[in-house]
Amino acid sequence: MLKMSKLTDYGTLVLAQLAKESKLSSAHKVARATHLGQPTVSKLLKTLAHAGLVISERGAQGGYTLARPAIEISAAEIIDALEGPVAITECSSIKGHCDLQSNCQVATAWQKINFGIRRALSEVSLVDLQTPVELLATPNLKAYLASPTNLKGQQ
Amino acid sequence: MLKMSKLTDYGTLVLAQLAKESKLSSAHKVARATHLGQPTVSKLLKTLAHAGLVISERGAQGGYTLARPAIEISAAEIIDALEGPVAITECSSIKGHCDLQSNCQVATAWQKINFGIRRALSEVSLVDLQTPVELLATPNLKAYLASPTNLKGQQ
DNA sequence: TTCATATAGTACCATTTTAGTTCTATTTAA
DNA sequence: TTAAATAGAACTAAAATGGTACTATATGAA
Ligand code: SF4
Ligand code: SF4
Repeated sequence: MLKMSKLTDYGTLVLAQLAKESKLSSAHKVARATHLGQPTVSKLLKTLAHAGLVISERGAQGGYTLARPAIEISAAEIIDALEGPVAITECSSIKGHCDLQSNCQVATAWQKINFGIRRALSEVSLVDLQTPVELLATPNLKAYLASPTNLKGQQ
Repeated sequence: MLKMSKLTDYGTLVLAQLAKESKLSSAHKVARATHLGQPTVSKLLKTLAHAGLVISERGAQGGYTLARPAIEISAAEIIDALEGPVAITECSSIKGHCDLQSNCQVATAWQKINFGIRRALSEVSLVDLQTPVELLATPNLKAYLASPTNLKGQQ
């Protein structure tokens, strides 16, 4: 599986929709365009606003807009905002703790693989997400495995 | 998060342990070496046997051994066996279905990203995963700070 | 002023997923 | 015959997830 949560996925949809608008767009409007539920879109936009990826304007005629140009928002940042830092294993996150680590043969390798994936995702922008052309060269995870550096908590 | 399940993670530990043994190893023995619970290890080995990654021998003096050399077992296969094919979004999996897909701007991009990750994981072998514990050094903060992929504001 | 529109923040809940255990049946070496 | 071991299924508690609901607050316009 290695799946991201549905809400994170939907968050990218919401952001991609905002990227298509030049001015403020309400949650209701975004919901209609994306075919998502309005309460769900609201919840996502609140979280994204809190993370600083979108800017909100309250009151009548209020709404949301991207805080930065779409080219400057990465997939990794979106995931960070909506479900926390990429961490394929517990010990790949700086907050994570695993009792087995002192005895674990595979921890370092997974941490490096995690870094490779994280880095690849940081090089994908919101523009790339909504423009499905050639993108994302295959991450060379072997190169990361060869590195002597322990990259736990690289976020 | 983008995390794999704990059981999949543990599965790599179990396989790494088997790779260190030349002959049959019982679930109990693997559990002792990995510090995992014996019933959990048994469950994992049953699944791995079903997937064809390990071979089992029943009866007294029975146990498990890798079905192939460790170099020929990939991380992607291990994930496939224990939690199904890598699928970061619902629509990235052949079996998956998402009602939004006909209207979704980001589906194609995520599918390609999924393919890139999957492919990268298929190039990592069980041998690559087996990193000596001694390499678990203090986090190298200098390397982190010097990294061109320095990511802002994460915990 | 008053009101409709809109976000902010929190709490809640049903469902699903996950991690782990338990139990019975079967196989095999000694 | 028996102890050691896997096979397979069912079960359960806990956690995560997806979605909803509710109150409070802000703002533009009639
Ligand atoms: S230490 Fe080993 S078992 Fe624990 S989270 Fe890391 S990789 Fe998984
Ligand atoms: S179609 Fe869009 S919303 Fe549905 S799973 Fe794929 S990326 Fe996610």
